[in-house]
Amino acid sequence: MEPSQTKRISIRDVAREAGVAISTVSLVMNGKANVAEETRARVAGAAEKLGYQPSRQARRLVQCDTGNVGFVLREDHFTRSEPFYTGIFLGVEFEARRQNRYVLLTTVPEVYRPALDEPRFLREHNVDGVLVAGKVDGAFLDALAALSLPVVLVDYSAPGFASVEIDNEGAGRAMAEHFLRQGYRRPAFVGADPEHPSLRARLVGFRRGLADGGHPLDAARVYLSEDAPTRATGRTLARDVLAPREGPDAVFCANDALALGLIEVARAQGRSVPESLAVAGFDDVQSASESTPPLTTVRVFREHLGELSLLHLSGLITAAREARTRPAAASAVRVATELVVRATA
Amino acid sequence: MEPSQTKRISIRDVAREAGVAISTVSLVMNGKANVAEETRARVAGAAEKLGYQPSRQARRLVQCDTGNVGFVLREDHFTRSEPFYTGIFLGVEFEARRQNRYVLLTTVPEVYRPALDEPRFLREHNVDGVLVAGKVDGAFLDALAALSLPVVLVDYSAPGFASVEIDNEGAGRAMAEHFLRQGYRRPAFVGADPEHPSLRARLVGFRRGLADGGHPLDAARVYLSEDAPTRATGRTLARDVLAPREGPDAVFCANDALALGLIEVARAQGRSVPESLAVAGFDDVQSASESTPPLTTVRVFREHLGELSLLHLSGLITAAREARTRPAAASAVRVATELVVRATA
DNA sequence: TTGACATTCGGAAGCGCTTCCCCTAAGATC
DNA sequence: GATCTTAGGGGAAGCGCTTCCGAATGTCAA
Repeated sequence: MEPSQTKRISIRDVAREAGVAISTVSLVMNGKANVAEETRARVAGAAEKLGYQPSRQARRLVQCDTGNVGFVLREDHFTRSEPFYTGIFLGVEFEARRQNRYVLLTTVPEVYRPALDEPRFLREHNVDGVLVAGKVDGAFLDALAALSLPVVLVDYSAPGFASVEIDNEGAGRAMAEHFLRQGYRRPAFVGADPEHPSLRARLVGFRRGLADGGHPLDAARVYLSEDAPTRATGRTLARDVLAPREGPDAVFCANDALALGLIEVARAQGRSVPESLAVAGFDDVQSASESTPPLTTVRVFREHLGELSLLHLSGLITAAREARTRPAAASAVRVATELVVRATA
Repeated sequence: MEPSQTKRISIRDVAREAGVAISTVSLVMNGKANVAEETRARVAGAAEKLGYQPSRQARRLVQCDTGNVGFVLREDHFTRSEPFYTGIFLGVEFEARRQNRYVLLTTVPEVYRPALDEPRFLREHNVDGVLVAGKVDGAFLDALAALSLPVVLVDYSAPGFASVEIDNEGAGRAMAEHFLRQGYRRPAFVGADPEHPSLRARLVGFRRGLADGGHPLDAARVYLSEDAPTRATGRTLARDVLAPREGPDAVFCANDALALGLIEVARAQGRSVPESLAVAGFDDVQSASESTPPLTTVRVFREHLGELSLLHLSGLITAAREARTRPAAASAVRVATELVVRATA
């Protein structure tokens, strides 16, 4: 059996091969100063030749950090039909590769039971920071806050937490302007889960945009459900939207699922889209472009959102290490969106 | 600043608190023998009191393993609309909690470039074993095979690899029996990606079931596409299926996406489902139950599949450690499915 | 009472790495 | 030519843990 198979090769082997001390190998591997070019080359050559890979475990042990970040999202968000958070995760993962970090993905239930549901990596102190994607139970955020660990909320926000969010308000405003340009004069808003700050911000921006355009949003044309913003909820709300004789001529839905549900019912009732009723969504999920007719919506750069989040978190982690204290200001990064005009509005 | 905040508490602190040596604390924490009950209780009490959590890093360093498993899937499988692999991942994650392992999720591109796309955890030797979900590039499997690392393929199979699969053939057979019971006499099969062993096995089982039932599958009624089994492919194949005057009266599609695409076109052409054409899918994705009419399909217990996979992988890991050699036999575990009869067949 | 043998626990090595400290030798300065 | 400076590199401590080995204590038969 070859020795190369038998045992993982360590820094000592490289040192022996290059004829230097292990400390020198360490300096070279980490690109530190105070190594002569000639020595550096020799060590690098030896490492290359032996196929040396520094042990992450050992390195982290002595550095007293983990090199991991946690990525938490609600279980029902993870397994739901549209891969919204999956896209965000992928962006995080890509950025993590650049930073040579590992991402520990885990889910928390919709209602969080403090001790029971605590992610393992928190209990075991196995992350340098945590990314939380989407809305989660407030109890979980409380638990997180008690940990004095860098945390960044992605596509969500809460007092005292740093966050990276979509520019929901700007997008709402852009949609308002689009509606007015298209000549719609009885615009409406369909929303759900009024607790969700993102969805609320879309309404706020939409309302402001309409007002600025000289056609304020009629309060009677704001349809809100207490339920989650799903296709089913869209179907339910459709009844209210379609009922009045002088109903809206264009509806901005807080997300694509709502829009798709609404369109389904509208068409079943013989309303043509967009001629009789224009509908727009938000998120640009896959089925938005595949539906017939394809949905006008707002594109969110999910992977970019993920990348930015990790970048932001890394900043906090470094800051925390340097300052030995948690950064006070809960900064909020806002990511631009893009209006995607297809056939429904 | 309290000392509890300043520094993570280590095995030494517990030893001091309990008035024993650190080796004793270690024995207690790992539930090893040769510790007097009285001492054990004292140590456990001290650990509890101080909130001691053994450092995973340090433990793994000395044990020369990682406690991690890799979970690899193709990027396009991860971000696609239906959370099939997401469900599997969740099952893996649940089982991992039980085993106190971490799961490192990463994606590989559809076409794998050996050095460039190698997952970091492989390059860095940071996993004890690898789970591969779904079909991946053969080049990636080759790279994996060269690593002499325990590997389990989930919902896929390849020569020389252990695998955990759906009982595709059994499910195909069950669907055949269902079709015959329903009185369909001109059954057809719609498939895609003929390279995929799972999809092929569904056809094999379906064909055998029909033959055993006395109504062999007409070769002209097997519609296969070279493309991926997506909704779009289903729409494309629909033309061939619907074209002949004496066409099939019931179609078993290799997955739900194909079935949904087929139904879409069939209904657009005025065919009623299932009266004029019965259609069944496979997977039981979310939109299968939400479609109108709801789709008859085969339910796959995704989370269970994930749990079993990790269980199987753990077995291989232990075996490899004990035997100092890779287990020769590439075992295959088969997981049962459930026929879900809804409205379309 | 004593030797043999468990049982229980402490000491210490060592996992692979980073980093601090110190030594050496060569160049710079007077 | 003597002293100072500095770059380069070696040695060793130590991160938190497991595990081997041996010491101490207790138990029991002879």
